[in-house]
Amino acid sequence: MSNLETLSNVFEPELIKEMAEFGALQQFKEGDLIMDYGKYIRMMPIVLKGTVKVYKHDDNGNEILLYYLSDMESCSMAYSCCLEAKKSEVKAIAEDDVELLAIPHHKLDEWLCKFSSWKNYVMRSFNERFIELLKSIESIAFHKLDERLIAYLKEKQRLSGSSVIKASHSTIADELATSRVVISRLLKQLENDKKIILYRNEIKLMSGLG
Amino acid sequence: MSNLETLSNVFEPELIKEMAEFGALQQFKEGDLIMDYGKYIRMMPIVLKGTVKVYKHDDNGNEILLYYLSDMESCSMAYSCCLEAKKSEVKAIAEDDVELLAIPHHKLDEWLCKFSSWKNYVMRSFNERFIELLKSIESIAFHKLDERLIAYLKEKQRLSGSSVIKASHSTIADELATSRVVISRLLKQLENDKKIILYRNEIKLMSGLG
DNA sequence: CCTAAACTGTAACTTATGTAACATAACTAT
DNA sequence: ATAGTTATGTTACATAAGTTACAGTTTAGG
Repeated sequence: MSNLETLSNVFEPELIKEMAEFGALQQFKEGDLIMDYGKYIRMMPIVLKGTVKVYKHDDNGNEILLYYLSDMESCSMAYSCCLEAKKSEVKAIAEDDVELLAIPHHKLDEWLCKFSSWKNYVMRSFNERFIELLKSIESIAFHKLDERLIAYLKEKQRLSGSSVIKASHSTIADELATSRVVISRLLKQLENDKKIILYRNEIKLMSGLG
Repeated sequence: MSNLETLSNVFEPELIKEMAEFGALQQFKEGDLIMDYGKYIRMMPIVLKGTVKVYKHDDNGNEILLYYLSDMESCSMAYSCCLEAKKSEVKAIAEDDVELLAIPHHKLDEWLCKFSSWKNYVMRSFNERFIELLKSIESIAFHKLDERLIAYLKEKQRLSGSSVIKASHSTIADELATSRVVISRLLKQLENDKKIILYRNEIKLMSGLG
């Protein structure tokens, strides 16, 4: 498993061996539902390949993108949830083709004291996820939609490595929890400002973007 | 230390003994700054008495209340931060008179494998804090200010046990990251709807509130 | 090829929120 | 008591964002 080799940069050999033995490799295609609201969590996922989008919703059908998970990242909420058999507060969707290593919950606990590299990884993950959530709060609470839109486009650029973003206006609107018309309006403004160029299902980011 | 006795409902006796030996009791008065942005975190606090307000800011002077910590709760961000000697992303203020037990970082780590009650507590705390942050995001992203204001008032009621909230309009505005005029306007509307009664520095919640 | 669906552009309007300005009331300290 | 400070009420206006409606364009599927 070539993707498993990435793990060796982070974890000690014995842990890798246990991971290969007890972890389950899972494949997802673009758009696949990896985790849904209210489902019980029994595994902790580590992203080996691709990007995962994590969402939060409320009871009135609103939904917003919280953050992305990519190489070697994992959702710490899954960790603390599955130790206590809690239901998921979030939804996870494959942004592109995704490969996960799913660790069963009893191993999470066992490894914590057995492998210090695991404990460090878990704690670092917790911290990263907190910081992502705080960034999300900062974005929503303090920035207007045009700034959030720019940040969103740049994050997509960073993750995909391409300055051509493939997404429809209505997809973007959904992820920023607003309406398509509003996004079209702001995108058109950005285009008028020569910061982007709009095509159907594609947005080309120019160097002048923030 | 009578407040330390609360701990015995959660932790095993040997751990309590170590807590008493290595933990530091800290007292704060209403309004005291317990933790500030950018400071290094060396201890993990457990709230023994009172209520702590936790804030997030950005570089432009904006600030917003994230959540409250009360009896036996602790800030998990402190935990994952101080294991890696990170700087604080948040600020903490004493809402009233507060007593904390501060656990030095090397003990956090040591206890994790030594006392299962500690590990469970830490994991539960992580999970609770994630859920609080998600609630905060839900509130900001999906609810209008009038609903957020009502939720804010009811949370204050819950924590203080009193239906008379002591706070000025401008304090409330600061915590909800808006302006005083807006809060005054909304409060006046709530008063007209017979949901609250306004006094100077006090707001009385009526039974008709959401 | 043709139709339905998806995507985008745009106008007109409403509403929530932010901002500035100012008046009055209540409390505090000397 | 008086002066200064803090808290509140209120008006008027600006702007961001949400909503509805509709037209034109591109794509996908039969």
